[in-house]
Amino acid sequence: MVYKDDKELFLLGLLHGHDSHGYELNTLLAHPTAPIRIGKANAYQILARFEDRGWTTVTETRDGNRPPRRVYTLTPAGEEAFNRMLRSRLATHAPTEHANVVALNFLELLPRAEVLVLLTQRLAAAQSYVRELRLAAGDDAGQHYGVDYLLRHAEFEERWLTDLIADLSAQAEADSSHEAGHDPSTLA
Amino acid sequence: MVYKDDKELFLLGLLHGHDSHGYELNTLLAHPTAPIRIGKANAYQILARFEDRGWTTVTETRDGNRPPRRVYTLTPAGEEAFNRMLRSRLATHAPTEHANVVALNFLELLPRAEVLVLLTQRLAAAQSYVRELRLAAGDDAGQHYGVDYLLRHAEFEERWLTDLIADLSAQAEADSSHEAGHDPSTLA
DNA sequence: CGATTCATGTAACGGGTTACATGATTCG
DNA sequence: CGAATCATGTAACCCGTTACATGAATCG
Repeated sequence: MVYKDDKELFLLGLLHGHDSHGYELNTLLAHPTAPIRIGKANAYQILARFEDRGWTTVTETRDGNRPPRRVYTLTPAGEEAFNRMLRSRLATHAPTEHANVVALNFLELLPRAEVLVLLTQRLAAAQSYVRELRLAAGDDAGQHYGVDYLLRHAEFEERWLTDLIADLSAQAEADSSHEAGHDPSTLA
Repeated sequence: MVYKDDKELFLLGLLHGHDSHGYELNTLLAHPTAPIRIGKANAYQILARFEDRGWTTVTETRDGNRPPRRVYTLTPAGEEAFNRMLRSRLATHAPTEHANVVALNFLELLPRAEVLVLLTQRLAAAQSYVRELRLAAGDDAGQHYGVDYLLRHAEFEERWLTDLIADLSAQAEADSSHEAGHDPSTLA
């Protein structure tokens, strides 16, 4: 579960030092290196909450005659809230949930050969994810420790999967020695 | 986000090959090696859904005169659904959300010394989590690949944090060479 | 004898997503 | 000129959690 507080912390952090409006924030949230996902509608709701709490002030600006932007600026109260949350979340380790892992607990229940096909597909997806992250992280060029974590984690996942596939393949080959095909003459 | 489907897959998997009732399933879900968390009330709701869809049949049993148990058994339709979901989730790589990482992107905004204190607290929590997992994984003794992943991941997180702290400490020491205390005579 | 365990649920609430609504502008 | 981009929102719905309700049995 990603908690409400983490979403607020993330948005406050994006606003810290760079005043911004909902639309721009949503493009940042859509960036591949975002550690958590926050939906568009949700972001607007959270920003409205900030306003209600007095954590931000709003300045309307127009660029030409494009739709007006509502630019959010952190108030001292907002900065305080940000610092408080940041300290608390820096000191805390919340065990992650691993939706990806659920299926791995049950892979013994499917034929080995099929599992290998499926995991190979998964590995391809994991690898292209790593590639995407590397590209996107190049933009930031290692300024943020969080981005480094994301990349390392993605690489870890890729390595683990590769090892798993190798392990299962080895077992499959060992098995194939005493399973010499579907020759009908050997039935009884 | 952990999707509804992952929760269903997990519960179906627990029911596969071992008929069980809500209360027992909830104890399994509370085990530290559970890859995702499913609340008690939610588990009962999902099990009710399974019944509605014809994925399970229910047998009421009483042990002495304890409260009667509603024991769920997968129907062929239930097994089919399980296999379908299992195949799909084995082949898919869904990028994980990292709520833990959000704060790490902003750690430059706090004084270095304080950050080191906070991260040291976090590291302690991460380490005790690893210990807890190792103990709990001993029960299963490496039968499930998912449990292996969980442990490796926890260790990875611990290592990464240790490295981060070392890195920041090194920087702090380098900084302290040209910041020789709060001597008031050096103000102007 | 009071607290915890066994055992199943429901109702209310909160939070987030999907889909919809609006409207000017710029790009192909 | 049609599609995508810029820009902000709302309403309905879905999902999940919290808290509550019930009641026998066992443990300390």
